[in-house]
Amino acid sequence: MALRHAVLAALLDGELSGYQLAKAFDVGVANFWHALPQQLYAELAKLEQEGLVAGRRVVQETRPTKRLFHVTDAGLTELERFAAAASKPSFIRDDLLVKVQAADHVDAGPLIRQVEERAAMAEAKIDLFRRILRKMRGGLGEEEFLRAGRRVGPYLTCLRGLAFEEGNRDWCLRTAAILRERSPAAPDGRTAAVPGEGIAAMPREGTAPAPRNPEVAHAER
Amino acid sequence: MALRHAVLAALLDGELSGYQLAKAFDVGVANFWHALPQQLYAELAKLEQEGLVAGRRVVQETRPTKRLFHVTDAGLTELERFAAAASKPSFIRDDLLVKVQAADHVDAGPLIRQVEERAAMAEAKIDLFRRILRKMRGGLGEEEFLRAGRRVGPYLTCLRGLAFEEGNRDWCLRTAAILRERSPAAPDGRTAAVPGEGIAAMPREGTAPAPRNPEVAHAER
DNA sequence: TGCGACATGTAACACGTTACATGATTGA
DNA sequence: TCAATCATGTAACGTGTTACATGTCGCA
Repeated sequence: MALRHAVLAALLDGELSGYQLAKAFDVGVANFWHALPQQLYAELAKLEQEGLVAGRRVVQETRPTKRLFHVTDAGLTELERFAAAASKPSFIRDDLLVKVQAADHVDAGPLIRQVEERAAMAEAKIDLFRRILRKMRGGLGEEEFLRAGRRVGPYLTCLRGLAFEEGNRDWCLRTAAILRERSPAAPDGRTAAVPGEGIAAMPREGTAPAPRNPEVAHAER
Repeated sequence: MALRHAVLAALLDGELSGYQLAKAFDVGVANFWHALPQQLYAELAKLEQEGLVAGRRVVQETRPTKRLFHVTDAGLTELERFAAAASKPSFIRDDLLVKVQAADHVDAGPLIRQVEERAAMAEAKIDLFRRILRKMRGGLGEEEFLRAGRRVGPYLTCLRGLAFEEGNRDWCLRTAAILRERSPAAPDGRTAAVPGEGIAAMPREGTAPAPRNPEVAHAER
């Protein structure tokens, strides 16, 4: 139940239409949450029903009529409540990491290509985030802005997004280099996978005296 | 539809029971995917029905009987297919970032506490990941292991997890410091929120000549 | 003439989370 | 004796994703 709060937080910087929100929550600039347009239109409708946001119809000359939403007092109260409640830990969930986990058992060619593609995407986001940050702090230096600027929330989340993408890029480049080096085959060609034997997955150290498995009998199926 | 592939990838390092898988996918060590036990038991059942994994019943002396699963040939083929298909981009989705985005409008006290708590959690994961990495590479140095080791997939994903948590910790510590400095109030007490006026959210630069909003009339509601 | 941006949704489905349910063994 | 670990699930619910639906305007 945090999409609603993400929407409220995004609307703190002024009125936005569903369409504008959708852009902000889209691939490009979602540094603190991501959502599809459909989710946002649905959530805005719910939030309006509950009185947490209010919309204002704006008729335009050339463009379709739109509705600009802003946070109500009740909405602010709800955000306040949410901010004070405990946060749940966040997890990585990434297709590409699943593939790299299996790297020793699958064709390296397509994997390397995907990792490099991801590095390029990260680079593009890094550029974007840097531009956004520059714009947000105006003429000021970063330290100065963070000390004295009026609104630092979005700046801080953007910094997290920037660091995340830098980490992404660095890891992707290194991973690609390693996988390439380990693939004797063509620069982007296919490779024979090295089977490799079983190392117990994710050993948790310091957790009790390793329960030696007392296997006695085993019937298949 | 990637949980199934995450399960297949996790089972590449040898047979695991549902319970063991659940631990690997749990908070502690989920460097490439996260899932709850219920999801895993359900997914294992589906995967077995489809013949992508096979289970072997193991009767134990003192512990309840368990089933150890391994990837079948069909499962490997499916993983191979998955690895070659395009990956979807991954997004951040984090409660805490939503709260920081709203930092200028909510009580700073609880927020700071949460950010610091998160930093400590990140630190704990960093320690864990470092121990796991050391164990995986055995006596070898990192570069050496990555060049010549048998199975580097899990090592690489763990490196990503490590970098992610380091980024998390650094950002949390810096953010906490900044929020503290901006809060004139007690070290962990409550603070008057500075209202701050609207800066347009997430400006996308270089995107066409900024469509000046030709608002003409506006009726409320 | 056709494509992309603007602007807003509905419906079906897949996926993830929370709550519930059971039962033996080991160590504090 | 109480909590944690081992071991496996079901059911209900909430959230996210994919596909579909509609219509205008400006630009190439």
